[in-house]
Amino acid sequence: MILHGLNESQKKAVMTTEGPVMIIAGPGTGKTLTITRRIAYLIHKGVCPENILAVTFTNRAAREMRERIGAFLRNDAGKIFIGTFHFLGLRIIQDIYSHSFVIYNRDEQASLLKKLLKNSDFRVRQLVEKISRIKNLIEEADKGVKEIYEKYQSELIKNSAFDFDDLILKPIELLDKAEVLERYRKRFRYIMADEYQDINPAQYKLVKLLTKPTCSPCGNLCVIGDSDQAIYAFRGADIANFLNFEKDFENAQRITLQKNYRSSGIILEASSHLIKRNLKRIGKEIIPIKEKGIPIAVISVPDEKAEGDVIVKEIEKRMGGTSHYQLMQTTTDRDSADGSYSFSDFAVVFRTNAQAKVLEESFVASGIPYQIIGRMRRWKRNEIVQMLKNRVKGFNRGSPFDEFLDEILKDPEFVTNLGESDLILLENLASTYRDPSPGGGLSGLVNALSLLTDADSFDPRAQAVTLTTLHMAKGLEFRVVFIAGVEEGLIPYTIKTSECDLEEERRLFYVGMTRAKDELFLTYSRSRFLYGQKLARSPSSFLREIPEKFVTEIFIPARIAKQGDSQIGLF
DNA sequence: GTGGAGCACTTTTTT
DNA sequence: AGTGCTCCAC
Repeated sequence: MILHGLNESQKKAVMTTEGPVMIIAGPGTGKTLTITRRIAYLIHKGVCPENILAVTFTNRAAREMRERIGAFLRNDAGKIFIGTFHFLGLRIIQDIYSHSFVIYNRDEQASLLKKLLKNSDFRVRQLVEKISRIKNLIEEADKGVKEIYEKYQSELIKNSAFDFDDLILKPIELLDKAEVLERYRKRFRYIMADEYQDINPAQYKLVKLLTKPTCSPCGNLCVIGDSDQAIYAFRGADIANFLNFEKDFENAQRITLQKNYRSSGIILEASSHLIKRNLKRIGKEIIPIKEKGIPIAVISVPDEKAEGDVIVKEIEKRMGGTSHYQLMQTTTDRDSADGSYSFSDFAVVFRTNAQAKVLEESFVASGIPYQIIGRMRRWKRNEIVQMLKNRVKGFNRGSPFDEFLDEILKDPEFVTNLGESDLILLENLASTYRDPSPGGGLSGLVNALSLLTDADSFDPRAQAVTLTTLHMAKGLEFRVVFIAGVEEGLIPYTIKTSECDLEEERRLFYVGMTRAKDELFLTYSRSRFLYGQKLARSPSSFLREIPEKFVTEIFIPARIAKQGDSQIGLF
């Protein structure tokens, strides 16, 4: 049952439970399935669910894992610790730190710094990032920022506040006490760390602390990752932790998941070919399970408006060309297995948020439903979180979560302020931060609320095309993917020419390509409005790294006549 | 404390 | 171009 439907390497990954294990899981290799089954296997073998810790980076990943394990285990699922690094940190602090505290989000950090800075030259946002980096890398503050850093720290302490990064650092500090550490090591006997390639030094230190290296049944650390999908170096993530895992943990076993179930043979081969140029990676052979499929379409368009229109046209083509989407949306729940499409089968991904706006215009004009993941909704989210926090305050702390949810969902003021997708940001919240401990109610919810992010606004069930940055696309998959703005300067991003990490940009592009199951479109514009000027653009150098045999090139000429509004024929 | 002129800047951002 | 900031005048 537990091993049912798994391939050989997946089985091996599931059954290798003792000691340090490194699972190399490229895109579409059934990573979540494997982790889920591994947990089920552990429990089947007699490991107590309380002794299992699975850490992820995103709420989304944690939720997905929890749902899939829940379907498999039912009763025991709630006792397994599945959560983000920050949630783990939060729980450790709540467990051992006897004072009450609050968590500052980015905005609160910024306003604190602003207050402290007064007339200084520092740019607040940059400083927030700088401080975060110092903490993530566990570095000393350099001379330039030392003074303000210390001021900031003492102000946090004065307000009994932690910032996000403290949620990792504080537990490290608290675990310095031998008996406390021992307690946690005894509790978390089996640790799994997902997306290990994106771990930063602080998180690494925490994981390493919790893993007792040399004694069984401790020291059972299983890391899962893919060096080719490391895309958060700019936030302090260090791919070296992944590359050095086997040096770091003696006798580590390596298991590579090779079979790719997601992408067509062409998409897979083309993307593998591209990523092979990177030097900092663990090489792996990926075996396509799907058929070759159709070539990647590389489309040259005259300007960014045409780019959006071409994408919309291609989606319309596959949706049957009708423009009465609203009707269809409510009456059909299309099943993608039969060859017909639903809007949720399409994604448009891009390097910078700024690109979203003009693409969005094409979608608005067409009437195609779409959802944008990311920053654009941030202010709205903050508003919702603030409202929630206020409601929690007025509530009895011991009340069960569900009761609280019911109550606020009946509150007309609250509901009218929420869109449908927000109501879903809320359900997710409930499942993520429900306190499973006996008698555990709303305590800690206010703090946990701070851990919500924009990425959580993504609704996989929505009948809508997804628009997202390459970063936020990680972990998702779509039948048809359009990567927009595949131009030199955008991907790889080199507007600030001084520091461009070409390998990281290539990984980002690789992540984008490998989101696609059946069809991949790469579009670039010959001109683009950037920073107030219309600039001539050239195709990304990454396009030359894809062998020609996998590609169909399409050239869209500039519109000659101005009549016929947005009509653009492809052939 | 606010409104407007002038200026700088323009990436990605799991929590 | 558009945003978001400071600074100065009121």
